[in-house]
Amino acid sequence: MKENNRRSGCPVSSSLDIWGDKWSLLIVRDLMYSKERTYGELLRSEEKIATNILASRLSTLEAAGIISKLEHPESKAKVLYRLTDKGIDLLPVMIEIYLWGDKYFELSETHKAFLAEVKKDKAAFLERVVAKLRQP
Amino acid sequence: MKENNRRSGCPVSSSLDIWGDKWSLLIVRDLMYSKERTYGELLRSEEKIATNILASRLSTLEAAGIISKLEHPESKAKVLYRLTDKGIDLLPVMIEIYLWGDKYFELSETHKAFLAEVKKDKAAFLERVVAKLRQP
DNA sequence: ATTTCCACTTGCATTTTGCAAGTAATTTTA
DNA sequence: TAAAATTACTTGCAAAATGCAAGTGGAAAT
Repeated sequence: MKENNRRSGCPVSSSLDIWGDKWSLLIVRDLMYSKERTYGELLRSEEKIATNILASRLSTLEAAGIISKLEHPESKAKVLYRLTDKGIDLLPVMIEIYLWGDKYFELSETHKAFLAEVKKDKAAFLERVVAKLRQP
Repeated sequence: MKENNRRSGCPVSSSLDIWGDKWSLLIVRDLMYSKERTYGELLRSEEKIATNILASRLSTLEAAGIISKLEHPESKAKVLYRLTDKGIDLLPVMIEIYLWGDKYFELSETHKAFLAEVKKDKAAFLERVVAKLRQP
């Protein structure tokens, strides 16, 4: 499962080739908040992604090994999406984006509370979330 | 200079609204490597951005307060671009992207050497680069 | 004075995005 | 148990963004 068609050998450029668009990291964000989500749950998230774009991004992210599909334990009509270890490894990137956003945007109380926790002890926060995401 | 038209109140989404595309962070990367670059230098960088896209991204990044334009000390025909403090604050995001890329892509010796330095002492590396970028 | 350099802009074809409406397989409801 | 609703998508088409190549206008070099 190799990544090719890279614009250059730069890891930033190669990363952006996979998830450098307006939507992919929002899907990753949602899967960091809740560990597992159905297609419909992802579709209903705040930013209102179009259904064809969601399908397209899920497919790209799965092909890149960042997310994986699972059977829903209660219904064959539903599908669960979840971060792989490679996807979970994006958490530090996500945290730094949050911290940058914290500095330069007006945030809701919910986000402020979330970020207070991150800032209190970044490493501990990371470990806690990673542990949650990895649990079966 | 307020940011509006945000898709949602989420700082990740708002960040992506500004620099969530395949090119913006590559411009930021170039400006982290060399502190100041002319339009032509940015144009000639490895990933071969199209000239109209470069102009468009520079304009968006400037409007967002991430980069600024400076007079070239030796020529009125040239323009220098440089990161603002807001742009320099993207360095932690960039570092984490590099580290993710280090784990999941094949890197050149140059990038490996660069990342060895980052991994040896992340905080020290950050401080060193920030100091360099801030100098007049 | 003329050519070259530099930072862009413009025009147009191609690709990606976004919206709305379908579809096929389940699951729920009457 | 047949019909209706849910779920995860796909399809078709218009609108927007991207990419390429060829300008353009001012500054610098020859």
